[in-house]
Amino acid sequence: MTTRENALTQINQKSPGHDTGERCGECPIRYRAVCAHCETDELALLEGMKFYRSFEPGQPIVWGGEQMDFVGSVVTGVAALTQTLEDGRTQMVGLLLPSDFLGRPSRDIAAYNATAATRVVMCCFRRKPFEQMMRQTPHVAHRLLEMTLDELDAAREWMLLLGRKTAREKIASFIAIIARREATLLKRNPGGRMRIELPLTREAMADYLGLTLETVSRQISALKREGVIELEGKRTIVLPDFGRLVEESGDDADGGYFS
Amino acid sequence: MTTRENALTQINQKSPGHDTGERCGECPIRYRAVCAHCETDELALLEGMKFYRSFEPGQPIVWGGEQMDFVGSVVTGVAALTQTLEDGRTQMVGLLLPSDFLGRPSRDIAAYNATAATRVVMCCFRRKPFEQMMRQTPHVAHRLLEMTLDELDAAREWMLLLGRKTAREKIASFIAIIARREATLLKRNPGGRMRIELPLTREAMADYLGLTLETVSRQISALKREGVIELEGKRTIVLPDFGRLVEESGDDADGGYFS
DNA sequence: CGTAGTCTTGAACCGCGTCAAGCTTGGTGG
DNA sequence: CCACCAAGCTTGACGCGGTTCAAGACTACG
Repeated sequence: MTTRENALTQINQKSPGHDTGERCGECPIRYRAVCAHCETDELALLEGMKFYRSFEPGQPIVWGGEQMDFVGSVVTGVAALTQTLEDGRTQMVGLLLPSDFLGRPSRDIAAYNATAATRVVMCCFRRKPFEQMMRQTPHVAHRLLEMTLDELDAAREWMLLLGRKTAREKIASFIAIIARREATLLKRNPGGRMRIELPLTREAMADYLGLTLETVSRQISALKREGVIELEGKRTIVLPDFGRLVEESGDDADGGYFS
Repeated sequence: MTTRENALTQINQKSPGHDTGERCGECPIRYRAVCAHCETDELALLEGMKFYRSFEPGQPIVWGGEQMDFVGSVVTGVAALTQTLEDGRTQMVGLLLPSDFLGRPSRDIAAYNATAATRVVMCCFRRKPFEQMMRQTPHVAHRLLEMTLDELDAAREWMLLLGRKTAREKIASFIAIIARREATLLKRNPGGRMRIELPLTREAMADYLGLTLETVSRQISALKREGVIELEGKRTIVLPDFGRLVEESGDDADGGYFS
């Protein structure tokens, strides 16, 4: 069981679906979320407007076009933002990991669908008080600006992937992104052999990458056949050589994935 | 000659490449740029740190990875942000129109290449004083947050296009986007017959859409052959029926292009 | 009149989507 | 314990949309 899942189970046991007064001080995303730079008095303010909600895999968090009376952070798990065309073609446009922010202040209508990809716990803030706080404490607004700019950078990297990479490069890039993120979370170096867990089904990966799930499956098989990756079950991947994977991704060696 | 080009020529005549103390009050993007909500005293502050620069079509504005000692707004013209893979494949990741902002506060290394697509005039602010002003006047930071969120929305719409639309839909979408923007600038209704000017070469359109320039050319020819669009020369398009174009774009009727 | 930049058009190829079948795994009930 | 089923995944055969390569047209500019 991963550390992520551990944290999640704890929280779920303590707060079965509604506000139970979690202390922000013990929050696993305390120093990465919107509240990163908040002092104790501001945390107190936040605790007054916050509540936890959890979602099962596949369950909708908000539906595009609907009223959204809260904003909030992903505490544990992974959520996906998706857009769809009339005829049902869908494209993922955001992948929310722990500490990422959902919702746009000063707009109460959700612009996209948000769905839980794994089990998700969110720390939600009631919209009105949160907006007011943003007006009064500049550094919360400033932190949100920073996070939004990071998201924009990620979106642009993603656009390069969608517009110009081959199916094989897309798959390699995706695995590399997930690997880097797990590495920064777990403070491991991406040097040696690493084991990572894919948080998405093949279909969700296809929606992320602008492919079909058949192509995703075939390319994963190909990378496995050629020894770039190894599989343990369907969802966990072992990387014997991270550098080799990056070569297959089409990026230059230290391609711009911070965060 | 379009209104855009008119404004541009005026400014170029007045300020041949460096600060000549343009008054912000007369600025064509006064109420749409970062400075939108600034009062007269704040404008005075901005005038002290600003200078104009102009760029010829094709000329680089900043190069990804380089030091960038200014940030600023596009006053007239169109600039493109692009990313490239090692082997030369390039993807446009941002299209900057008048009032759009270039550069990221609190990061002095440019993340992308920015190139002038047409002749461009930029209102630049020296980085240091601008960052300091942002810290002191919250509503500038707030305006920047709003603009960044709008950019993120646009990027996500774009991701749907790149990942899931056919070549034909991509072309139709692009023309529709340009048409909507010209309509809001010129305050015309997108109902009747409208004439629009493409600000990009076929190659730049291809980089925008994740296609080759041949495919762009072919699809434009196809749309013309079928009467969806008419051509006057290579770069100006007449739309006999805007609704028809939108049908071809794959979006639902009032697809989310605000801005 | 010639040349360079931009655009168009054609023909052949191929990567990925489509359609279809079968496999693997975990859960449920007899 | 095994039979059954559904969800997720894999694999194959085939066709199409878009790329690639190549030739030529249009326009601006010397």
